[in-house]
Amino acid sequence: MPLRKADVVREALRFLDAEGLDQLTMRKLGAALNVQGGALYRHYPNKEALLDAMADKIVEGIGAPLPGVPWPDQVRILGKRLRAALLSHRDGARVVAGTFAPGANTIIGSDTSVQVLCGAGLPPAQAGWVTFALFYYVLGHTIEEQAQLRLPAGHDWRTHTERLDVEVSPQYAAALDSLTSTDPAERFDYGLNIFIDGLCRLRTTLPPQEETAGHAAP
Amino acid sequence: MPLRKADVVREALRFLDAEGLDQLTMRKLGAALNVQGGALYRHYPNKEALLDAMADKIVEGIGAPLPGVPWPDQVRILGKRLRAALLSHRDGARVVAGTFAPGANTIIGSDTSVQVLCGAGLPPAQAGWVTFALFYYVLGHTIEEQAQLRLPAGHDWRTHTERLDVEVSPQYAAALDSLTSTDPAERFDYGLNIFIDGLCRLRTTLPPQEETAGHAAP
DNA sequence: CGCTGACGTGAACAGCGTTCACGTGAACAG
DNA sequence: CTGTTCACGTGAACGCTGTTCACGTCAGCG
Repeated sequence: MPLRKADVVREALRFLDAEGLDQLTMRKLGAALNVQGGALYRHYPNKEALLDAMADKIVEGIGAPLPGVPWPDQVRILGKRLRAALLSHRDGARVVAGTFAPGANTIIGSDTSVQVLCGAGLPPAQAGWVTFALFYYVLGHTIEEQAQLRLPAGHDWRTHTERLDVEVSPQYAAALDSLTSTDPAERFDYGLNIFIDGLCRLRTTLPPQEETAGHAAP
Repeated sequence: MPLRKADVVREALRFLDAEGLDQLTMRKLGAALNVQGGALYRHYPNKEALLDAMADKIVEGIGAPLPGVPWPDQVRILGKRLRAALLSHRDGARVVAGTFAPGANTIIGSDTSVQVLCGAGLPPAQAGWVTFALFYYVLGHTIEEQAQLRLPAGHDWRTHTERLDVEVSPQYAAALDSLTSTDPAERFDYGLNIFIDGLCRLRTTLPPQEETAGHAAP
């Protein structure tokens, strides 16, 4: 039974969960598939293509149909879906962030987001900008979240600020403490809500013809 | 005249501008300094430490004192400062994003941001979260901005969506078109304003004791 | 049966970050 | 001035990486 592309990417994601992105090597992945490293090039032209396929598998289902709730809640759902998808595999956020060429599932997901925002009254161009902004936020937050997950225990911010001789304000110290002591999901929701609130406020200040424009071209 | 740490990082940034991050190699950087590659390890324990130093040099000045304007404008200035700093060197955003240990200038910058937000009435913890959210947005936006900068000419989104057989909505197509046709600075400001608007709205809904706490510590 | 083509092998190549025994030359002590 | 020290740089190596390629091997098909 020969290897298929799907087998390779499935085992690659299993290896990712077990060993992490830094350990993911063509030779090691080959060994996990009882195959020589070079054999993988029969299925993917290079490692980047394999990582792209992994990234697209990670974000699978992100653009699934949304429940019929008000659009701010739909945006919230999209953001949470993306975060959950990235968290579902070790280093998932880093894998997706390293992808340059968007895969099918990424396209479907951002298409969904653009349509939600257009339905909310945004022009398509701005809907695209907002979609990417949301994407950056989720990606950045989750990368840091997963980085903190695999940190040596007593290695928090004080290790840095003491070595560098910078004076930090008491507020900053408190802020850094809260980064390690509070639930990441709470921090995530907080930032997401700020962004969505900004969107709501934007919509109320849109020129009226944008609000009611269904018949004319913008 | 022996090499100093500052010489190494200065030449590294020059090399970065000339050749890009992918070409930055210990051997090549050594050659640019008329030195063998291994000699650099007398000054930096490894490449990551050198990249950290480069990143901190790139974001230098980001936390400089702010003009006495309303706090939303101060936040806007901080965001624009960061973007400008990242854009000032080729692949600057990628270099900074790859840094895990924050350098002195990064700390000073985020401290400034936290203090501005605390002055606006946010609790320190939330000020920290917001600071990081802002950081993610600027970083993500600028990474993509710089990636698009060095793209082969006729290589836009249609190359991908045609190869993958995904159906995209006309709104999505329009959104993607606008990503390549509009000024990146305009897109950046748009997202930044949404975020700041969300912050303003958040502040108006803060519990009163947070609002009126001006007589205690600022 | 004979052929074809996909799949895997194992060795190689160039390049990477990193290390190390070894020179070398300036700075400093007596 | 001499002797020592030590930071700096050399050049070769190590182990690892992604990637390539000539070569087997074997299933499927005319």
